[in-house]
Amino acid sequence: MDEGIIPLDAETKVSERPADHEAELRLWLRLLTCTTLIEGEVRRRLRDEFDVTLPRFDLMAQLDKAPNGMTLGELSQRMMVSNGNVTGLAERLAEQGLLDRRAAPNDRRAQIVSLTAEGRRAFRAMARTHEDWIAEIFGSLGAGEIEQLMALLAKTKSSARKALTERQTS
Amino acid sequence: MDEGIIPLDAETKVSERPADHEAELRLWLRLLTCTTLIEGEVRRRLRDEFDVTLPRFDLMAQLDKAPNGMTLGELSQRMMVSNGNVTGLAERLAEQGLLDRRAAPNDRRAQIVSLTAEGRRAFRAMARTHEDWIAEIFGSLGAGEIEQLMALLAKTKSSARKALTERQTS
DNA sequence: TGAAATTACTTTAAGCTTAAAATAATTGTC
DNA sequence: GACAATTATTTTAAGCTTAAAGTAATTTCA
Repeated sequence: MDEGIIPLDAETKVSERPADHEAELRLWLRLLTCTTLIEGEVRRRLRDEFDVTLPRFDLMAQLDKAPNGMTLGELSQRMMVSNGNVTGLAERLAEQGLLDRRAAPNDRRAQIVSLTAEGRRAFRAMARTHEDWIAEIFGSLGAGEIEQLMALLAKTKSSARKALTERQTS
Repeated sequence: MDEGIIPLDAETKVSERPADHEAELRLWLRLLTCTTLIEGEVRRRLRDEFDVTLPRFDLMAQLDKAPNGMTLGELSQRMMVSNGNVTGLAERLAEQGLLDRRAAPNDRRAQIVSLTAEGRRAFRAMARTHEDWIAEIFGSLGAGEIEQLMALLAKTKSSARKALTERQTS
């Protein structure tokens, strides 16, 4: 590569041109490839078998775990998407009769959404098949490997969150 | 978490339900969460620091590795996105003067795209910073852990590809 | 109390993404 | 050489996604 100019804050410990972080970069690309591959396949199957989009399925999955429903804001946090995104998704699911919206009891700004009976039935049917797909896709991994991956990904997640937080508060 | 008890709906065919694949499902969710978290942060930083979108950065990254350029089809395959998607991205990058399009010598259907000098310069500058971000985000992982993750993700990828292929040919 | 700040949500504009259909050029087959 | 099949790309329609700005309700606190 090229020699690179050392930035002004040379008093910090990174005064030398940092070693290249090729290993981390390749790990990130592999992680991304893996996820993209699987996500694409799941999206395709949901569309082909159930005529549903992945974002709608994800939203329903969150609501299925919350029998009493939750606010759009909570949904947005759990899905890790923007508020406006959830507004639109909920709108379309409500149009389909799969989702119910009601005003929050103590806060007139908020509304609580939950699955309708039909929505719950539809989701449960899809979820069962979906679980089989996932089992199939990860089928070559043994129980021990799954456990290892879980642990390493947990560590990765907390590493990423740490980087996010540190930047946020600096 | 819940302990695998099947809630509600006990009257449905829950009794003959095959072994649950909860471990695989949780692994998939964790993989997705991890990737989404990191991808979102990278997108945010690219936008804030360089005013570029992640898809455009990804496209440029592919072209940077191919000094002689490549066809849109090849780009689409490598990026794992649809052809139409690449058409639009390339269009916008060409408008910005970062990308050059020329007819393929032997095939009048195809066009070969490559980075302009400006595009290459812009990408290299972004890539250096990007690599530092990734190193920071994965900073809590040791070399051994990175190696382990690489291996397990390679296995996961091949497991997923196998599931895709088998379905495709059945 | 009441103004300021915060919170929950919606709207908007721009861009990303896909599947499917359409167009145009090339290749295979007889 | 015809002509069917394939390939490379573009177009279209629908939906997803975000950031930023806007609206309305709630909370904070002097």
